[in-house]
Amino acid sequence: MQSMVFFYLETTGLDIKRCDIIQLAAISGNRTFNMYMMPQVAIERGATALTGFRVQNGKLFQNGRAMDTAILHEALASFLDFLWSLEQPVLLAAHNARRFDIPVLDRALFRCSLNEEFQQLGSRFLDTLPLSRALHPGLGSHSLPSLSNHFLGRCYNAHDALEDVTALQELYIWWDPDPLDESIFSF
DNA sequence: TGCCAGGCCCTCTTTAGGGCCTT
Repeated sequence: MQSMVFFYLETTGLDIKRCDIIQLAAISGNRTFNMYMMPQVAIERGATALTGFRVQNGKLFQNGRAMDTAILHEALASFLDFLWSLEQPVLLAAHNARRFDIPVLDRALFRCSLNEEFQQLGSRFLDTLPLSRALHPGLGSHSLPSLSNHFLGRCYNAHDALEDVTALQELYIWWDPDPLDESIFSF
């Protein structure tokens, strides 16, 4: 029996070759993971506007509240510990995972020389964005807030990684996709 | 000063362009 893990990143921007991870959150059943990291590159203005993250005097703030941060290596090592603590194998799911979350996470793992340890997990990935488009082709928008609003009937605090993964897990449970559909969008 | 990515998908397409999705 595999563990389904929904994960999300808040980053300094959209350029996957340059951005740093600020927040990494994951949820599997009722087990959650959530850590904040001090970015090494400037947070783009647009990212601050959306996420509320700002660095001031060497400290990370979210919407004016000082956050406890770890260095990137510590946070990623803790994330790997979290994944190892789950029933194996692990299926890691994120919204637009293939184009955004996975390349950003890959690059961060490589920078911290943790990529080989991550590969030992043998995790597979699932991108819920193309899955959503395949399951619900008539929908105008497949952004996570739109999907949450449409299927769960509520808005939530988008652009906080823990809120995002919680919504994504609820959405996935609601969808209850056919295992075949799930496998088509896994890699 | 002002702006800053990128790859997939769709269509009024394929000798292209624009919208979507992520921060």
